[in-house]
Amino acid sequence: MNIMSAFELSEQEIQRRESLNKLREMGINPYPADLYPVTDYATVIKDKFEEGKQVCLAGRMMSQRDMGKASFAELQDSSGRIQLYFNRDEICPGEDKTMYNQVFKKLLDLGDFIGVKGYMFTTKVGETSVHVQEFTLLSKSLKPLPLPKTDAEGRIHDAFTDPEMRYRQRYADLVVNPHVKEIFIKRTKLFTAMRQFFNDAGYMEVETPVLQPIPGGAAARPFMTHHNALDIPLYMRIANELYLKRLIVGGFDGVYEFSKNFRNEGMDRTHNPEFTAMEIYVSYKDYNWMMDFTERLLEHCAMEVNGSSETTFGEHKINFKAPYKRVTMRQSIIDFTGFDIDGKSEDELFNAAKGMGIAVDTTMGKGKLIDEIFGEKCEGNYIQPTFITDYPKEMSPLCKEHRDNPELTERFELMVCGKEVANAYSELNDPIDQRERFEEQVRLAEKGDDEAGQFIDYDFLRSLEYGMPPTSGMGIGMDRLIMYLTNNPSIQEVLFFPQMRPEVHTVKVELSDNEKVIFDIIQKEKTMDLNALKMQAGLSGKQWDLSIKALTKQGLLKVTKNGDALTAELL
RNA sequence: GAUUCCGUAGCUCAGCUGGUAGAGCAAUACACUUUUAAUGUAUGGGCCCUGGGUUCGAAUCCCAGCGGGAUCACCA
Repeated sequence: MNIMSAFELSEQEIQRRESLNKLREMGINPYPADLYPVTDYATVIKDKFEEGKQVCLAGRMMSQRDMGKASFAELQDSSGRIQLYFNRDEICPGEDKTMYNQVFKKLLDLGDFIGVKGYMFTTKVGETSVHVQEFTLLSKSLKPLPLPKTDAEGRIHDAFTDPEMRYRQRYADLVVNPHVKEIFIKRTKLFTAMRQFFNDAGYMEVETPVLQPIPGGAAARPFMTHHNALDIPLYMRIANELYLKRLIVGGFDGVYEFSKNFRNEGMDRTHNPEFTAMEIYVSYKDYNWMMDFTERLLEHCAMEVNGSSETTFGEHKINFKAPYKRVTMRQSIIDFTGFDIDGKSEDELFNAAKGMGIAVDTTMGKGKLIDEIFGEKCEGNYIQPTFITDYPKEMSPLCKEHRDNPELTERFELMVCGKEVANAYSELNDPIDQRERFEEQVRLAEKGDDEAGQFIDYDFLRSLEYGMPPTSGMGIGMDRLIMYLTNNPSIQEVLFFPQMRPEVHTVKVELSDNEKVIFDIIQKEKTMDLNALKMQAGLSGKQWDLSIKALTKQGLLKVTKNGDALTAELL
């Protein structure tokens, strides 16, 4: 054991390494290569209990209760936990009791992976357990898990709750917090349910580029990278919309993609730099059809994930049962402010918004002003799933103009708990109109509207010129949806590895300047009075204290006490 | 980006108006052949986030930094 590792490892980590070495000395490989013939799972054999049934299972040992010549332990596998019963004379039928006394009781630690063979039985107290006849160490754990305990009333003690540690060490979080694992199982169920729904409808899952020469389909700051061979800049996608539409041009009836998108913007409890959107495009449909489709989809997903269309989010009970209310944006604003935006000029909208106490400025166009009013006064009121329809044209450069009103678009957003969950259009397929809308966006961007797109994707326009059938498209924020379905207010809870600032490791190897000062003085004297040394060093009280402690700890210096006199001695 | 709270043993947390650190669980040792937050006895374990300052003396007070949480701002 050298000094360095003594500094880095805790007492328990050192002990576990020593156990590891002892096991090796006994000829037990702590990391065997051979497969373990698992035939059973903890919760399955508990639920379908058969007295005396032979079982073989593997997992982590999560608790140990030593009763002398018998012991109880708990094994945790992917399905859950089951109690194990170890009896010394059955584990070790002969004279040699090493496997029980040494290996099981001393050298195994909580968190170790073991395999056990034995038979099912029920203890006196009524706990279904495995009577172990043979156990095998499958993998040694060198770091103690942050292990919570659950008492008789089901209360959890010493829960591993620190969000920073849970996110940075998600592997440990998943081992000790079963409810966290449950969130991610539901997340995968959601994806499966959606795939199934789309596939049953006859639509095709596709993959489109993550590295894009022009980051289109949304307005957001992209992550930039560089391709060396081509010597060109590339962008991580902020959306996949324009590529999926190209595929509709190519003749597919319906295409969808679960798209990891990347946006170089702020992070908070609802935003992560990379997140997952699902987008689907179906030809010969419009946004009215898409509303029917979306509400059926979400009802199906809620049922598959939670077994019910109802779910709880914070203080709200949400019901995803179709159909959902449909409200135009105009009507919504009338409902909550009494103001009718229809036919109003930019000035009238500006004054109306200002009158409502909304922070406005002169760069805002009609669309932006309407959006602000809606966002401030209406959005938050829609708790149950509600479609808000017919958005102003200016805000929706990829959306078809409304069939009855040229100032509006055929767009809807699905609001749940006052937040947007889905966004859909009757897709704009007029290539000339699309070109003009892109050019308008560039003008807005040049004027300083940082929400407008700065790039024109001419290849996309070319594809539209070949002709795109009438199409409706819809996007869902998957992270946000799973937050609702699992009652989590934070996106970090539904991502395995949310983005975090990297950990910094500062390993102090050399002596600090202050420590050197003290060390240099005492090196000449070998031993001297502690107070004299302090005087000579001329350090502040805190610096002195820290430095002398550090030197003592590193074994370079020793302080001895004789009566009142303190003496420092060089070692 | 702003405000605010937090950072102490492997984990969860105490630590008062400044006097060189405590508990429970976990660990180590011993006892115990159906326990289950097992129990009993004993023992070990701390860069008190980092750096600076005030002070005879700082985990504690002050300043700065780092990391995290919450709220707000931003967010097609």
